[in-house]
Amino acid sequence: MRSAVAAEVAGGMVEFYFHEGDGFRVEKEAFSPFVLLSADAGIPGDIRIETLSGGGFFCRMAFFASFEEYNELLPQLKKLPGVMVFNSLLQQALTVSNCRLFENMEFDSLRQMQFAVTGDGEKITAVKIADTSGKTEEFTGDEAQIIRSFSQVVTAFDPDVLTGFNCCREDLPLLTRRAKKLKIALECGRDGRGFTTKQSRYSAGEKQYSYQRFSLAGRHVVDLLHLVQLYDAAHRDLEDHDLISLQKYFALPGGSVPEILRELSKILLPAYFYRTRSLPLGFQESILRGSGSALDALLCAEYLRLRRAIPLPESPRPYAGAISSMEKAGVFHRVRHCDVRSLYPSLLLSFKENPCRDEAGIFLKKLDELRTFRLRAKDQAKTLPPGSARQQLESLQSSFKILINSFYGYLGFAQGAFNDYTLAEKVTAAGRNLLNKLISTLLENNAVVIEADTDGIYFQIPENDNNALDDALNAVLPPGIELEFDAEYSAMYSYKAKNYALLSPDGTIHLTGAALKSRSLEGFQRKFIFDIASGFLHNDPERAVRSYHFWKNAISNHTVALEDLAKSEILSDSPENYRKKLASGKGRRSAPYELALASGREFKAGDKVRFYMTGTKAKLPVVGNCRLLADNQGERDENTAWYLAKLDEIAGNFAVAGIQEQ
DNA sequence: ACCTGTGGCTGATCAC
DNA sequence: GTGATCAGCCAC
Repeated sequence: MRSAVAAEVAGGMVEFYFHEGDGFRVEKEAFSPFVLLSADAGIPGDIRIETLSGGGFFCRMAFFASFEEYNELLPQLKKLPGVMVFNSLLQQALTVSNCRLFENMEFDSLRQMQFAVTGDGEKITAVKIADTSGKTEEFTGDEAQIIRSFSQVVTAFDPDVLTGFNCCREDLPLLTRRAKKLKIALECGRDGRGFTTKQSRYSAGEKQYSYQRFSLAGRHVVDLLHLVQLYDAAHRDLEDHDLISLQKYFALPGGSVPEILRELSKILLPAYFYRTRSLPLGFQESILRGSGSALDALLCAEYLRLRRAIPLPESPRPYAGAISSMEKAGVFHRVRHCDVRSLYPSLLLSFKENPCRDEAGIFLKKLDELRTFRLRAKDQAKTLPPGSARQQLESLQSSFKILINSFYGYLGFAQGAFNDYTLAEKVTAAGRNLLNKLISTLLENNAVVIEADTDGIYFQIPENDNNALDDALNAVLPPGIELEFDAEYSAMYSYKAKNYALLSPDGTIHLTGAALKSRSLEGFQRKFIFDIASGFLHNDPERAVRSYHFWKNAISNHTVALEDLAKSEILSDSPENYRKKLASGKGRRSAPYELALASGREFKAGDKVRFYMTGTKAKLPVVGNCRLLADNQGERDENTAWYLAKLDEIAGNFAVAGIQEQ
């Protein structure tokens, strides 16, 4: 069965790349770029119009006879009302061809090569590679020879994917710059050409990153740093984004940088690989597009396959979300947790209601399809022995889980052609209703409800618990919706809504919530808070008091590491933009940006700034009284009074016994 | 050129 | 001082 590993739009054609032996072959198909038009939109150019059925706003498809004309007219087309453009030509080509990358392929048949380029600030001094055949190599010595060797080794192994770490910012700019300078052709694309670049942006969580997108014909260039940022936005568990922290966090075996990247790829890449099989997008696009726009691409492709008109999104409006409530604060023992299994997707399916402008009923059909497919993969994985086949099915099912969960979010997505705020609101209302019923049922059965959020509840059960509670809860659940009791904890410290600490029977402590574990907190503060929580959970209040005195001494005597006093913040904007905003009267002053601007070093959006407070008074504005950690040369100019005051404040917030009196 | 949603806590700035 | 407001980070 044919399974394209890459596709490129070039010279009036779309080229599909397939594995053939150890190399590849290309199949070309004719392709005309298109835009969508409303009934009364008129556009210039040599176009062929196809009419789309149904009541959607964009009811005509206009195909261009030539790429040149399409590219030339594009800027003005985008400005015209009644014109919709899929910016990515590859998305257009896959949409009309109905072919998807990696279709029928498994992750372990993907040919990958990891690389790392080392420089001395000016020249390249080494390039290391590793690939999925197990080979590793290192090129050193003459710079020109290093570059040629890299190009040759890529062409020889012929990878589908080239993977680096922070390579869009460091390795590839250096490599292409030096190759150009030395006039060496880096012809390692499958078309015999070199890298092309484009300035681009993407977002992970609430942060937006700008990056230079590198492409190579017939291959995919993947920067694992992007995947790490995406992983972190979802898990919020990483200490840092450097390779050393990642090696520790993911328990990766040691080795050269490319070897470490090879292991990291095995963990982070499969989810996106399997997602790409369902989407009309390239691999890189599928990785860097958010779930809303990915789902939009999928739904629009289904509509265009049926030659149906595509609706306009409705304008966004605020709507109520989920329940989040802390019922009880303090320490509780023998705490259980239950949650409703995939609450929002289950509710959507139980409504049997498509978004209002989805005349063809694609939304629920796709949701149901993906869910059935996922559950089958999940069940099948259970029957397999541990190993790569099982792992691949696990990756597939977990990547589908993410896609399935984004269906609800899509309803509230401002740019989604099939968004539907009324339906989104209906989902959250039903979710609130169900959770409230579960809470009252628990209370009626003498349970102590501690905290509830969206689809899950932490509670204590009465000593003489029997099956009556289970039965009562099950009676509340609508058909098709299941409740899962997934864990029991020795103790729980409930602080505020969405903020609590859990002690597992095996002794591990898990903190949840921004107030307890935010990485923007100073190190000493996080450690102190952990000790406080740990003291509560172990019924050992002295632990918090000891920690308090430890930090009080360390701060007073200047023996505390400055790293533990520093705050860190990731710049969401470039310092330059910040300055412009301030100058135009918008925005407010912010210490990390001021420090970044004053440092003379180059900071970009997405960079982390670490800084600590200076001065002598406990109450000071932060701006003007702080310093970059990187600027410290070992001198002790931290603001001791400030940090001591902060320590007392935390002790007060968490009501650490016996501190306030002192 | 890009963007899935709402809810919640904290610490900072700034106008009053 | 105090409240409004925002940015950042996090839960689900």
